[in-house]
Amino acid sequence: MDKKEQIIGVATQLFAERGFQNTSVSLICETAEVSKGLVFHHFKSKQELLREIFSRTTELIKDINAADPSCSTPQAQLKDMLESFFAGLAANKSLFQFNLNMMLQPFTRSILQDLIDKRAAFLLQSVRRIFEEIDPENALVLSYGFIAELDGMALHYFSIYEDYPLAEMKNHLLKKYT
Amino acid sequence: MDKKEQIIGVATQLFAERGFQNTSVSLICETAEVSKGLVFHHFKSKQELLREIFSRTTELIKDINAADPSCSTPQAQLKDMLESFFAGLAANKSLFQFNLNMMLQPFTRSILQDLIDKRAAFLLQSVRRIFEEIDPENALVLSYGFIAELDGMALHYFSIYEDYPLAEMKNHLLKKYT
Amino acid sequence: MDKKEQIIGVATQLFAERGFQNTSVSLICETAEVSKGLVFHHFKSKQELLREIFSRTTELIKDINAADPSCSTPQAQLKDMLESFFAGLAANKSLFQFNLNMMLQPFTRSILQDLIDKRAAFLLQSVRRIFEEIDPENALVLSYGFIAELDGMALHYFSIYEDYPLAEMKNHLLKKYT
Amino acid sequence: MDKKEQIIGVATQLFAERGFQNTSVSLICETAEVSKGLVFHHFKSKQELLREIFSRTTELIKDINAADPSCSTPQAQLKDMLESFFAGLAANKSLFQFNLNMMLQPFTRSILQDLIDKRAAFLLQSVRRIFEEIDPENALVLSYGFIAELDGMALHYFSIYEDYPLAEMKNHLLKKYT
DNA sequence: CATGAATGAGCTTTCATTCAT
DNA sequence: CATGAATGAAAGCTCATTCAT
Repeated sequence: MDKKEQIIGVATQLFAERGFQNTSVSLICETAEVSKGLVFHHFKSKQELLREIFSRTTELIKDINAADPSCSTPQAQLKDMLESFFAGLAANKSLFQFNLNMMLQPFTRSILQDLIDKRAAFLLQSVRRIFEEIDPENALVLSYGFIAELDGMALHYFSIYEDYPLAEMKNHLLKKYT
Repeated sequence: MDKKEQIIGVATQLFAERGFQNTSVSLICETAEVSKGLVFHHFKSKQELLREIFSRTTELIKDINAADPSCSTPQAQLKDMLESFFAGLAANKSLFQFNLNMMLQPFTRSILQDLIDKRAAFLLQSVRRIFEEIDPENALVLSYGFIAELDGMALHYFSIYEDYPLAEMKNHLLKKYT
Repeated sequence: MDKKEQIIGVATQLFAERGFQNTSVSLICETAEVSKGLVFHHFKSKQELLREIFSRTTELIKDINAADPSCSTPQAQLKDMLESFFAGLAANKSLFQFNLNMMLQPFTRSILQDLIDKRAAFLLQSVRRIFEEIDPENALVLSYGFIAELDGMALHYFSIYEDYPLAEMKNHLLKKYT
Repeated sequence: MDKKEQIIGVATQLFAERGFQNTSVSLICETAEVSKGLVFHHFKSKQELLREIFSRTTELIKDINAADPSCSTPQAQLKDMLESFFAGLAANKSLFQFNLNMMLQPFTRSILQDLIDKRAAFLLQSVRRIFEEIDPENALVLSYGFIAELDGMALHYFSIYEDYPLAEMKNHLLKKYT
C-alpha cells in the first residue's frame, strides 16, 4: 500500500525490461496505478527516480557479492563469492539486467556516473582484498580478470546467448579459482 | 560527396557516443549536414538505419576477430586473435562501444535480435574451432570463458573503470592462453 | 472553460469546412487556443477525435430526422420529417457538410465504418417504418428512394449548385409525399 | 507503353479508392512503375494532374448521361438516360466514386471549382431540356429532383449501404419517369 | 523522355514536467 | 499525500517539389 515503494518497484522492473529511455513516466504510472503527479511529488525528476533505484540496487549487489569474512582461506572466500554471484544471476535476473543496462547506456551512465564509480571501486576493492592474500604481486590484474569473467558471463547470459550453459560455466570457474 | 555514407558514418559515431534512443534523426542530420528527408529517402526508418550499421560493423568485427588460418598451432591462433582484439579495442573504440550499447539496450536488442544472434554464433564458432584442437572435451566451456573474459574487459575498459590497465590485462591473457 | 468541449467544437467546424485530412491538429489547437499536448491527452489520436465527433453528430441527426410519433397519419409523419430535415439543412449547415464529407472520403469512411453502418441502418429503419404503413409491398424501395432524394439534395445544395432552390425543392417534396 | 497515360490511369484508380490527399505522388509512382521526376515532367503539380483527370472524366460522364437525341419522346430520352446511368454505375464504379469524392472533399472541390461548376451546369442543362418538353412550368424543380435522386442513389450505393438494391431502384425510377 | 538524390516544411504523436485542486 | 488537466518542446516520419544527370 506504500505507493512510493510501489513506484520504485514498478520502475525498477520496467527500466530493466525496457531500458530507461524507452520507459515513459506515463507507463510507470499506469503500471503502478498511481497518478503522474504523485511520481513527481516523491521524486524531483525521472532521473532522480533512477538514481534512487540505482542506489538501492547497489546495496543489494554489495550483499550478493560480499565474501563471507568468516571464511578462513581466500579460496573459500572466492568460492563463496562465486556461489552467491551465480545464485544471484538466476534469482535476480532483472536486477542484473537493470545494472548492465544502466551502466552501458551512455545517457544513463552520465546520470549515474558518480554512483557507478563508487560501486565499481567497491567491488574491485572487495575482490582485490582476497587476491592480495593469494598473489600480492598480481593482485590487481587478477582481480580485474576475475570480475571481467563474471561480468562477461552475465552479459552473455542475459543479452547474447540464448542457451547459455550457466551451470557449466560456474563449475569451470570454481575449479579454476579454488 | 556520397551523402549516404556520410549519414552512416555520422550515425555510427553518434549512436556509439550517445546511444540509439538518445540520438535524434535531427541531430544526425545537423552533424552530417544533410536534410531530414534524405535520411528517410535512403533508409526506411531510423531502425532500418541502425540495422544497416550493425550489419556493417559485424563485417568489421569478423575481420578483427579472425584468427590467421596460416598459423600452425592453435596457441598461435589464439595469440593472433588476442593481439587483433586488443589492437581493435584501442583503435576502434567507438565501434566496440557501439556494439556493446546496441546489444545490451533492450530496445535496440529487440530491433537487432536476428543480427545479434547470427554474429554471436559466428564468433563463438570461430573461437570454438581453436579450442577443439586444444582440449576437445572442454572446448565449449573454454570458448565461452574466453570470450566472456574478452567482452568483460571491453565492458570494463569502455564503461566502468576509468584507468583500466589494458596493456597488463592483455599480457595476462597472453600468458594464460599461449 | 471546458477545453475538451472547446476542442470538439472547433474540430467539428474545421473538419466540416476543410475536411479531415486537410485539418492539422496544429490548426485545431491554434483555433481552439489550446496546446497540442492537450488534444492527445483527451483523445488517443486524431482519428479517435473524429470518431467521438461523428458519434455525437449521429445523436443530433437522429433528433433532427426523428418523426413525431404523436402524428396520427404516416403522411403527417413524413411531413414532419421533411420539415425538420430542411430546417436542419439551413440551420446546421456545417453539421450536414461534415457528415457528407466523412462518409464519402475513403479514408475517413474506413475510420468510421462501423459508426456509419449503424447510423445508416437507423435512418433507413425510421423511414421504412412510415412507408410500411403507406405501401407495405414497396416500403423498402420507397424508403431508399426517399432518403436518396434527401441526401441528393443536400449534396447538391452544399457542394455543387451555388444557387440551389432549396425552398422550391422542399415544396416539391411536400406535395409529392403528403 | 505510353507512360503518361499509365500515370493518369493509375492516379485515377488510386484517387478513387483512397482519395486525393491520401494518395501520395510516391504511391502513384510505385504503382505506375515510373519515376517521380516523370510525373512532374508531364504535370506541373499533383493538383494539375487531378484537374487533367477530372476533365477527362467529365467527358466520360457526358457520354454516359447523354440522352439519345434520336429518341422521339422525352419519356424515351429519360429512359435512355436512366439506362445508361445505371449501366455506368455498375461498370465504372471507380469513376463514379472518384467524382463523388472530388466534389465533396472541400480541398479538392476548391481545386476543381471551375470544372465542377461547368460540369454541373451541363448535366442540369441536358436534363432540363427534356423536362421542358414534359412540364415546362416545373422543369427546373423536376430536373433538380431527378438528378438529386440519381446522385443520392449513387452516393448510397457506393458509400453507405452495403447491399443496395440497385436493380429495384432502377425499376422504381423507370416506372416513375416513363 | 526519364531517373532518383535531395530538400524543407509540415505532419501526428510522445513525453517530462507543472500546477490548481 | 494524491489527482489529472495542461503545457511546449522535440521526436520520427511524410510529402510535394526541384534539379543535375
